[in-house]
Amino acid sequence: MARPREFDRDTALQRAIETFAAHGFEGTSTPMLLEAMKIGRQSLYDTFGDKRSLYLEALRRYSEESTGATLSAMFASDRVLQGIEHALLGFVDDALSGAAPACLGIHAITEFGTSQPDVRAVTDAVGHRTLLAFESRLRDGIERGELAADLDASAGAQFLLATLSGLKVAARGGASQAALHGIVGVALRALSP
Amino acid sequence: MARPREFDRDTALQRAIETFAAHGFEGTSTPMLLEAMKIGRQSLYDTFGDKRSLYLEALRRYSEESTGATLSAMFASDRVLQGIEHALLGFVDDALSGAAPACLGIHAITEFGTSQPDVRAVTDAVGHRTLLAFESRLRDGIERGELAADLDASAGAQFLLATLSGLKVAARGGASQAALHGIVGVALRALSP
DNA sequence: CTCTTACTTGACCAATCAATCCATAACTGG
DNA sequence: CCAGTTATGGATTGATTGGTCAAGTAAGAG
Repeated sequence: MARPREFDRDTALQRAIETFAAHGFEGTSTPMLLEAMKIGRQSLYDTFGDKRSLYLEALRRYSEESTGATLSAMFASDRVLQGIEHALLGFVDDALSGAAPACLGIHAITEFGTSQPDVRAVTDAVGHRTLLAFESRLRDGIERGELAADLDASAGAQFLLATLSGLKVAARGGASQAALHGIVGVALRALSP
Repeated sequence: MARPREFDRDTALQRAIETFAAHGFEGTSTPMLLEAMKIGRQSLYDTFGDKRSLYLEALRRYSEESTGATLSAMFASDRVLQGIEHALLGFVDDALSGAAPACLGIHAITEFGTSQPDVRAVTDAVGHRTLLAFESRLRDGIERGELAADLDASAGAQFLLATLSGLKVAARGGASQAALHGIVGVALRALSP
């Protein structure tokens, strides 16, 4: 081996995630990335390839962490409805505390839609995974009588994913904590028995 | 007077709206605009100012038309719940038919958040207007017994706006018509008595 | 202690960006 | 028909874009 790199790859990637989430792929220039990541130009290209590769890696990592956090929040609670509430509110609190002010996944969808296969592969995968987890949890809740018996679990899962997206857009647009909590409260009515 | 312009200002603006909605502000270059709008470079700058002015005018006009269509769809039906259903599905059908494949308003929020006052002024205004209309309609429905008596109209309005945003994101991400209709169906459960 | 590896720094590249200038064309009021 | 005015099209601007090249240097391996 030889000279080790002077920066931490993971923290640099984390900073890239924040920058891309805030300004999108097209709105982020390489100088912006260099300043945010606090690394030199050549280090970026050596370590992450080109700008697009870095974006895809950032999107993949963000998606993994974000869905992981959401789903583990949902499964952490014994009561199904409360778990879903925590899953939805988890992002809200992060957004308002400034920890994760914007969602890179939502930004990727609105920026590229379905036009770029490699981006879509990531957004589709995270959507699919989230839907399966939501649906499974909804089925449990229906069986246990904690949720409405006539609820369609598949449609319900899709509804929850859309609600999460709507929450993220609202938060990005400057909605207050009260407004976001109110949204969650009404959304849960759709599932309740 | 003198030489009249050879293009129609409104149709050129409409094409700019589609281009900005598809690629965002940063992702749209002036050559892309010229080709989509089918006008010359100088015509663009003479007629619309610079790129940013054109974007703001496009955003304003899109917002006006889009909220107008949504709200008139809602008020067109006598039954409150059905009106809300039509309002939510109106965009869905437009999106799937390719008439309005993407929402410029959502794109503006995800791209800029609250960082640019002139953009935010537009997104805030359309949000406010939509919320007021939703809330008023929800109150009517509650009074008439068509909606749940214990529903918070203000929170319900915010919920509907978030649901609409979620639908638009889902449609942009490639969701099927069945999935989008399913989302609307579940969402309406939250309002029903 | 030296050799080798590879990270860092800064200069540099062609291409593209948004925007402007200018000459020409086209229309209208007189 | 002419004069005044405005639109159009092409050339061009300086700045910025993403990406590369090359020289210098730090650090582990033998």
